Amino acid sequence: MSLKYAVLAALLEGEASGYDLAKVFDVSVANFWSATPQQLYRELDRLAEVGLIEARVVEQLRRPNKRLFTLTPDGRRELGAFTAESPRPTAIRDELLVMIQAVDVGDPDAVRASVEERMEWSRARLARYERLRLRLLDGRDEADFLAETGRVGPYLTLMRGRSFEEENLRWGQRVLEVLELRAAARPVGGGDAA
Amino acid sequence: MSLKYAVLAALLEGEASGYDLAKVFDVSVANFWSATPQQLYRELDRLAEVGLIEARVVEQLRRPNKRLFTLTPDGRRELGAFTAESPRPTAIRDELLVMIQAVDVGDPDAVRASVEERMEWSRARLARYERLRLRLLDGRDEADFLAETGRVGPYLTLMRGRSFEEENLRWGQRVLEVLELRAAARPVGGGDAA
DNA sequence: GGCATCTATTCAACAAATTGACTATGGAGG
DNA sequence: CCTCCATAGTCAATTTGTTGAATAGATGCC
Repeated sequence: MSLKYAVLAALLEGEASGYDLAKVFDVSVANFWSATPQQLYRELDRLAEVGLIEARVVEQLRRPNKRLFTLTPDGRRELGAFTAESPRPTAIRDELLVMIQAVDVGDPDAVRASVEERMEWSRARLARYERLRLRLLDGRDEADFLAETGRVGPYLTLMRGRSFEEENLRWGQRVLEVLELRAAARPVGGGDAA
Repeated sequence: MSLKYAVLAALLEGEASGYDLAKVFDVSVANFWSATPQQLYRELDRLAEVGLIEARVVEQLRRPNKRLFTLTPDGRRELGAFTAESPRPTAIRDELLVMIQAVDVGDPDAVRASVEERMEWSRARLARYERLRLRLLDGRDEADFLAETGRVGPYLTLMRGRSFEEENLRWGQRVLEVLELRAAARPVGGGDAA
């Protein structure tokens, strides 16, 4: 429904191809909106049709041609108008949490491994966020940046993404502790005593 | 795709009607999986067809009849097996974050109001979580509960939900500060100087 | 006395998302 | 030399998710 606005917002960073956006939607934008490449290509076609973005075909010699998209004034206006609407509440879907909800009838060791994997992923994400943050700050300190820059939006959403992953780490650690405690108390090899 | 498992996991709490589940999916389960009532009814029909849950019709005198669903041994087994799979990464969609990403070309005052509304919502959620937590603990302290109880899953997911909302509050506060700072620096009424 | 609201669902239509395969080319590594 | 990976997409089928309305009795509110 509003992949539309997520795409328009991503194009505020400047001209991008579908392929570029797919990468952006995998790193920074993924904090608050996830989308597959196929979704993006389709959405880009639609947005170009209604004139909210414009395509420019770049012929490449040693690569497939690409279409670079830019916001049109109409697109920018519509995105601006969107910010005045009333946002619907956050929708989260996290299979790991479903697994944990069911861990008591499931496989605690497998779940522990999944939690550890997720924590590894969060650490990697945090490292990427930090690199992006330093790139945004570009030498200034945070207070100066926030007061001066024309675009605070990306920084603020980045902060939310960062704290989300930090919470994942803290919580994951706690889950591991609890599950390990219970694994120790459990009779060895007797997980199926329903 | 795995609304299926979210429903099975919710039924671990015991027999429930579609209507009951709709309420549960609006409070505790919403932390990690959201679904509309219609989705739930459809999923319940499907799960009953393949024998993972069983329906029992309860005729009520002064109310419409209801179907109460229970996990079958098959359902419990399939849910247990699911916990051993590899979870896909978290998918978040949050329109408010999209708006903030675009706040620099949008309406900062409207966005501020939306952030405040979201914070109010988070506070309400935290209050409900706390009530649920006390009900789960049922007088015991946390350490005892975690060591003793047969079901830690719901407590662990609740903790994640709680820290998520707490982070929303902290982050929201920061966003308000930054936006107010910039509103003060902005020439009055001159938001459209693109 | 009537209208709104809550319980408890069902149906239909539509929009969006997911999956998987397919087309091409070039560079890197073994 | 051959295979894998990255670039840059497209197409089609299926599954999910969303929206809106309909049904139907009971209780509460003015």
